[in-house]
Amino acid sequence: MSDSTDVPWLSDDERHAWMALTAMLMSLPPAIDAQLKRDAGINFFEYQILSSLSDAPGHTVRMSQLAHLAAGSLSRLSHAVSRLERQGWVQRRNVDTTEARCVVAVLTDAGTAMIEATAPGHVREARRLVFDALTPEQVAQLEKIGRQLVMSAAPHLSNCLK
Amino acid sequence: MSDSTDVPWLSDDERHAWMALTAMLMSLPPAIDAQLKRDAGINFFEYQILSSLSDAPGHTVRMSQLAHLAAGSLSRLSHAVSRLERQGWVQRRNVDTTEARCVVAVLTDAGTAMIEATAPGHVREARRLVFDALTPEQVAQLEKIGRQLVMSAAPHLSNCLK
DNA sequence: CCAGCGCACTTGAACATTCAACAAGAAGGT
DNA sequence: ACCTTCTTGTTGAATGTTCAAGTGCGCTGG
Repeated sequence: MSDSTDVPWLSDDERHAWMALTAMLMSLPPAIDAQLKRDAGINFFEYQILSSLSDAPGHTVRMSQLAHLAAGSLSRLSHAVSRLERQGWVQRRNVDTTEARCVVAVLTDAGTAMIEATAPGHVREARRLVFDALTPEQVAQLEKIGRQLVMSAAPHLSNCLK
Repeated sequence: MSDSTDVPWLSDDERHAWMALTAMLMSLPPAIDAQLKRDAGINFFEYQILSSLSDAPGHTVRMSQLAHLAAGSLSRLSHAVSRLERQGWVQRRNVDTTEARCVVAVLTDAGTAMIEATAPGHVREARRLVFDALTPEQVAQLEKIGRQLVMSAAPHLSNCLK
């Protein structure tokens, strides 16, 4: 009845850490989005789609794989790719092999130009928001902590971190 | 031309840390939301509103202050409070003092019951997702890192961490 | 006193995300 | 061959968030 899963209250240290964590979860994504929205008219999720495509051989990735890489649901991805397609940055194609139900997304030349123009500003913002604010030691700690939390919150994503 | 703000690329260590961080930013909020949605029909933002109200003297907080505590825009808060009002958990009131333009939100009895019923499950999930996955030392590191990142991404919020 | 400005908050429309339903190809058993 | 079931992906409606006005109070300078 009073085993460990039934004694839920947090210690002071834990409460303070929880507050810092949640504040970070609420403030960092909007900050990242703001720069991308302002400078490139896309959000972070769309950036990750374009970026994953641009890293892939042939600038081509299957939808289901792309959903993993961008860490979103297939439905969310499908809507987002539709938006990117409307801008001319991505194209959907049916693979001509045996697997007829598979769809791949391909980065267009315009999309390549777009992501290459956008990346430096995004990286600069990442540096400003995160790396300028932390010591190298903290960066290492953050990576470890991040991996472990992803493992507990979304195990299926942790392979993408490699 | 090549001063430090113009050399934007990340080192390998930084890139790995960035990937772990973003994966965490994308996976933790949905995991927290999922539990609250399933067990209480609210999202994390609404939980924080109710929880902040329940911690406040008189179960009463001004809208603008509440927006800070819940780490959202005033507009987002206003919409969210409208939803909570529709459920009977919160009431808006004009303060009867001199400041006629100020609005406060008050937690109702139903709202109090609701948040008290919901808190244990939420805390249990916080423990499962975060504290069970980290050492006490990492929890301390996370708090420090979180504070510093909030400071750089949303300075106006860092006072709420105290 | 009143004109102008800023603050606190609300509102509605545009936009993004989730959710549940659907379509259609593959795979496996009978 | 046929039925079932799983996987892959799309779609539209419901929900939530952002963005750009808009309202109304209070303050300050002329």
